[in-house]
Amino acid sequence: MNEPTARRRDVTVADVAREAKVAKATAARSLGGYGAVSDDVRQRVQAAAEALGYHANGLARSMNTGRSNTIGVIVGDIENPYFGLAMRGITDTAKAAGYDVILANTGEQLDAEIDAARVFVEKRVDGFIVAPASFTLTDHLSDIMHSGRPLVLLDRHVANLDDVDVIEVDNEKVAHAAAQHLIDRGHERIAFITTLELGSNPYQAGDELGVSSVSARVNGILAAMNTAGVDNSERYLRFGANSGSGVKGVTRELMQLEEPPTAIIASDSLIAMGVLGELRELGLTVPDDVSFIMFDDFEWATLISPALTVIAQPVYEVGVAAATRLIARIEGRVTGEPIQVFPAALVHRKSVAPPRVVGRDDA
Amino acid sequence: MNEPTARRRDVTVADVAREAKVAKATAARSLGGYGAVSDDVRQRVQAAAEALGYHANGLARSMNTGRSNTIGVIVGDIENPYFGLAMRGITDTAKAAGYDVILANTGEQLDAEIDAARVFVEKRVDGFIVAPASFTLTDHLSDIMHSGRPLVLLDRHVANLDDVDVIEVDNEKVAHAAAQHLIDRGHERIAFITTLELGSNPYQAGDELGVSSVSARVNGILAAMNTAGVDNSERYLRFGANSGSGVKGVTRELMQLEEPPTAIIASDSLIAMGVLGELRELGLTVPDDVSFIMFDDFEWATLISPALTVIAQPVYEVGVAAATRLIARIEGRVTGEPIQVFPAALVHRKSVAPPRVVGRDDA
DNA sequence: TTGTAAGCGTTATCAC
DNA sequence: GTGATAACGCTTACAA
Repeated sequence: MNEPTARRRDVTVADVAREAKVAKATAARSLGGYGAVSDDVRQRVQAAAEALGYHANGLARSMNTGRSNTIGVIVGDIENPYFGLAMRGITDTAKAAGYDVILANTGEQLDAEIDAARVFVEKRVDGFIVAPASFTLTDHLSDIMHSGRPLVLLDRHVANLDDVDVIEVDNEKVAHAAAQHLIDRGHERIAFITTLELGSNPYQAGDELGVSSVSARVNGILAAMNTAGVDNSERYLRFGANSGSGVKGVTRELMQLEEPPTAIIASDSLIAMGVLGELRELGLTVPDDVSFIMFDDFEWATLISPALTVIAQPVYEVGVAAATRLIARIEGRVTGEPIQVFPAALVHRKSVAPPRVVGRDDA
Repeated sequence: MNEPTARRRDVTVADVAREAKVAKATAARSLGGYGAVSDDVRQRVQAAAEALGYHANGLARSMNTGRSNTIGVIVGDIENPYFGLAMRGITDTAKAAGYDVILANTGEQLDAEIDAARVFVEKRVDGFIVAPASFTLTDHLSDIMHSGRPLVLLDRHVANLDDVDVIEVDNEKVAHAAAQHLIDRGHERIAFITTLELGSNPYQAGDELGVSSVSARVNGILAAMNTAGVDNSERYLRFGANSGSGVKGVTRELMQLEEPPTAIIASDSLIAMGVLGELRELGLTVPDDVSFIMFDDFEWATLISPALTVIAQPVYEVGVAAATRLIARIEGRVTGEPIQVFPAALVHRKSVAPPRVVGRDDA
């Protein structure tokens, strides 16, 4: 610990230049690694910088270059392992390309998202990755695009925003497959639980807070039900179940209906834990009393008994793709289609069985 | 979408001032909300700013004020739900106090941590929260402190860094309790598995990459074993088991020993999943064939059968405390003790039982 | 209250 | 190659 204790004012290029007895511009060229500098000067400057404990001021640098080498990421809930894993995909990719990451957590609140977008613009991030909280209220997103900063949407797309990059999975298709799987086992009363709100959809009027991934899943489920000739199937859809007690309350309410669902699809792993916990609380077992499918696949899903039938998404890859795409945009390289849809897969395990009482026409 | 499409150069205070027909400084005062401005001018400036689509340049602002309203967070693995939850505590607290958060993920690699520290200093963050990857290699951390920026250590402390703030849990105590619990059930062969390396400890020579939380846990376990008269107990300690197949390999190796452990303690939930998965693979059941305890408590631990006996840490609160403490330092308010130790609790569930063959002296 | 002018620490431009 | 000097967009004296 011999370094000179740098106090008060930071050491600047001017200080280094003086110490190395060269002009400020020369020192700057050497330190910044641009322009041409003689070996002799380079060494003197290097020595002076080290002696003084020089640290470049990134703010000043960014101010002239106009680039901050930073990307802003705005997600709904970093506690959700889905976003944790996607975030690792993003940070891994960003770091490899020389970018830093600023993170904002919105709690899926639109105003927090708007706020974060403004702050990030003020911080002059080079680009944005956003998992938008609303399908329709996207003025702040179009502001971002108008500001000339690249924007990549993660996990969800929005209405009325042309040519925006989107990285998402084929929610409708896989949700349809999941519902079909349940229908094939004889289920007609299938519940779907999410903490988010329903997006633009024929089945709801005020859709201001909706999210596309949710409406896609709902559409997939309802389409399958419809084809199977089941009607009034939307009665088991539950939105806005905030994590924790909210999910448990919704689960209880559902299972106490006169005609409770015979199968439940949970929209993410956090919800799944709440649902499964409450089912156990209610003395109900999976899949004997109720079948169960969850979105996302983490190893604990295979450790539970019964092992959970899940919808596996390439989460890390989605993060990587979002960051890759964003950085390509930032650096002026446009690659591939703006909308990139990853497949998700229904992984059959043991949490789905024919319903208890009716319709035991096993396929 | 009527906003004028701001192109090329950003709108500056000068532009707004010209539009509002006032001096640059006046417009700046009004926009920045400092100094005194007449209502008349305030309105004209406001109107001009909106018309032009002005967005403050935070970089320029930070450059004069010397403050960026940003805190840098450096963690080992954001994918680990522990850090995900702690991160939420940090971001929630930071946002409430008007701070943004920059995140760096090191993969527990020291060089990545050093790099991140340098970059964050260059970005002029107001303070640091770091979960250090090494107990002893901390020059970059003392550099941070010498630069005059507050630093709070999260989850782990380090050697040779005086007066640094630390927020951690009482790992040694709770690890001792966990081991004692196993010993009371008759276990003498207790394994401990972590992805990290062992910190400064009498039981290892080269401790450069060690982490204090790990050595504290090891010390707690070995102390309990020692008191119980068990020797050579360190033979079941496993460090540096990288997540995924690494953990599984270590688990297999342990269970294939001539004298395999009769109990396993996993150092976090990610490791626990790997261990439990491999145990099942090996056809071993918990707790009949081997007892099991994991650090961290997430709801899936209660959904598994048997429900997992765990060591519950106040993770979110640790994040909140770290951010709170850091912000207090940044703002010149020094509150409480530099080292804050939170309690952790052993939560008894069903994954611990007496060992199969020997020592069935149940307490 | 408002205006003028001088910084903040870089990079960029243009001579030499 | 190297050295002056002007930006970058804001805040902060200091006057008026």
